[in-house]
Amino acid sequence: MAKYKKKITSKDIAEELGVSRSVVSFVLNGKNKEMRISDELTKKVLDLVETRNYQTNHIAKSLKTGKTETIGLIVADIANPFFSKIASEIEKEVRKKGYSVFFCSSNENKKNFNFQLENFKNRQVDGLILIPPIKSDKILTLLGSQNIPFVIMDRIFKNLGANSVNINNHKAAYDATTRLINNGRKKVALINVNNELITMSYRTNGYIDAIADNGMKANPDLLQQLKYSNVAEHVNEAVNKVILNNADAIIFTTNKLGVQGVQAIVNKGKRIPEDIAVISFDDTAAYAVAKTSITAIKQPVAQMCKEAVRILMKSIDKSESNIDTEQVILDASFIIRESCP
Amino acid sequence: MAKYKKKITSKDIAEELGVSRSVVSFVLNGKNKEMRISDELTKKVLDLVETRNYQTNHIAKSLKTGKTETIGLIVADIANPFFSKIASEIEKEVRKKGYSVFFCSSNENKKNFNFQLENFKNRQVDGLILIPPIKSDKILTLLGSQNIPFVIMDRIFKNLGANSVNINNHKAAYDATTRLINNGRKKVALINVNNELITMSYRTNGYIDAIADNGMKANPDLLQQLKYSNVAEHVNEAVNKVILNNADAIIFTTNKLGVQGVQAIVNKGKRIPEDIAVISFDDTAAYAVAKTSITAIKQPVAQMCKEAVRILMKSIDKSESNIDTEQVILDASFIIRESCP
DNA sequence: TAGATTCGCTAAACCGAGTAAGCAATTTTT
DNA sequence: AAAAATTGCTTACTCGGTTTAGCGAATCTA
Repeated sequence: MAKYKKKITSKDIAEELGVSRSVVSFVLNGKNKEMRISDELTKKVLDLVETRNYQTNHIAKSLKTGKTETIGLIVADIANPFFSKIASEIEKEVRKKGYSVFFCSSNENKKNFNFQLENFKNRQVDGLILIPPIKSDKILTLLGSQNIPFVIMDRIFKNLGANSVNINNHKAAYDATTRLINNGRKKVALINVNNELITMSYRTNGYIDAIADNGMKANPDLLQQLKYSNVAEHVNEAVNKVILNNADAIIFTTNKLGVQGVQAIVNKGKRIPEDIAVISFDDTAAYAVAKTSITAIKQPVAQMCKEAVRILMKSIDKSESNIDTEQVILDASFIIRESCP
Repeated sequence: MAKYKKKITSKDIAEELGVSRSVVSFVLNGKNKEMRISDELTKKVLDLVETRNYQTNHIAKSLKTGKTETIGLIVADIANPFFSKIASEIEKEVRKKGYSVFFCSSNENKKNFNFQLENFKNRQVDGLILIPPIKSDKILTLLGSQNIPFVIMDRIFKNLGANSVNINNHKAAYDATTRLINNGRKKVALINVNNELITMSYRTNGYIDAIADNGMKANPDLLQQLKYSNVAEHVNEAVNKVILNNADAIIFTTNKLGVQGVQAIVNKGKRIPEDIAVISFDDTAAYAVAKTSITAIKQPVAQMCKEAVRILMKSIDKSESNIDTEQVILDASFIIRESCP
């Protein structure tokens, strides 16, 4: 009568065969040779497991082994295509290793981030891939002392010595600025956000250095630092300011800024690229179909995720002795479109 | 010397206080009154838990209670902004209930989907939210008999009687078609994909019914059914075909189709909306910044996710007796832009 | 042929919690 | 003052696996 059918356990398998549970465990973990289980019995176990459709209970296994074959992923904003692409690739890579992934989105909020980190630790994840918000230095230092492997992506925290995967942000911004200058632009502006993030400050510095190296005079009015990228008004203001200062090119340091910024430029009655050339960090579908398609700096997301997962798995395997960490820096590339040919 | 600090357990707390582990367990689960633990001892336990920063081991707890406070989410394609928005909202809602979410992306592949489903079950998730690929009827029927609560989103499977949350797809397509006709369009085309999905066939039917109800003649050449949305060439072909048949309006049934389709229209030298008006299902950032901004049919994703989580939690709570299911249908709305004012 | 090995498997402890049953000490009832 | 009830806690089993130590029988060594 009961609709509910109790899940079959290794004990059930053992009893049906009249052997001990150890045998079942050994066989299922490929230790049949090592533990000298006869080929005959091994086959019997495997056959019964097959016909009864036995599935091991990962919870019980985890409790004993201390491993959950699970990793936690905290991205900055899952609704942003840049981060959802990261989530997608991480999940793909991690699954190849037989792991599963818990995810959440901090929305660049430190409190959320800390809470989510705690949550993951309580769920005994084997490792973490993190895109932490600003001012996470302290919590990350603490995390580093807690013997749980983690890799930071798309963010840099100095003096932390943690595993990390980033692009060369200075070079990307430097190259973008140079490209605009070579395009004949005299007054290149940069609109940046979250400059407290070291990665973002590297972009600022790359821009500044390129301006200087090309013998041009830096104009502080052309360098706009926003605090938040999700307030459309602030982006509009920043665009207006650099236009007032006769900018003939703008670099946006995130796709969120760029998508909003391009609309602001158009609303101002300026033509792209005739009046204002544009390059934006982080390619997104919107840039391909925009009124004027937008040249973008594309991070090698798939490769970054591969590296992050590789490093994490290495740390997990070595466990307890992960003294040596890796800092990977990859190069970004341009997706050339009309806004800066 | 050891860098590794063993995590503190309830046993440690109990021993330090010289009491039994039951006391700690009772207190931490709020059963101190029920189990008549003195207020004095209760306070002692709570204080020590605080100072030692004890965190309960969810794995052990789950093994005993049979609950993991975890749900599994399988979306069709996490890199698609429509689905990443769903992931984002689901995660937010679920977290409010103290649950965590495992996620993965089936990429509309039935094999992936089945594998991921198995994986989630082995990890003992308490419930599932699914966006299954076509031909999942059988596996879903099986799932329905397995006493694990689940809710299907954005998809319909007939004769399944499962929990589900969808928009009124027929109405959305019907209204979009009518809107184009009221706009003066005489030859409205529909480019659809994955018509084996019932939700997608409803969109087709809504389109067909609107054509008929407006006294217009259906033209089979204006109704293009694609098998895959990720092959740009197929989308281009479909657009070319309807243009050859003098279409003056096109409805795209997904944002992936739409983004590609709009580019195809432009490449053909057609102006939007002068030559061809456009409405697309599923709003995306690209539509706001497109050369001509694109009118979209926006699904109430946040509300859909709220409903899905509500239903799932209800099913989880009732458990074992989830005979009655819920099928929720919400209305979509237009985001009016230039491509069809 | 006695002693040492090897073979093939089992027993039992363990992971870290939750919980039903029970027990001694105290208090209340009659 | 004896019986009953209550208080405040402990004991011991359980969840479903993994793993170490060990045991009897068979085989090998000398």
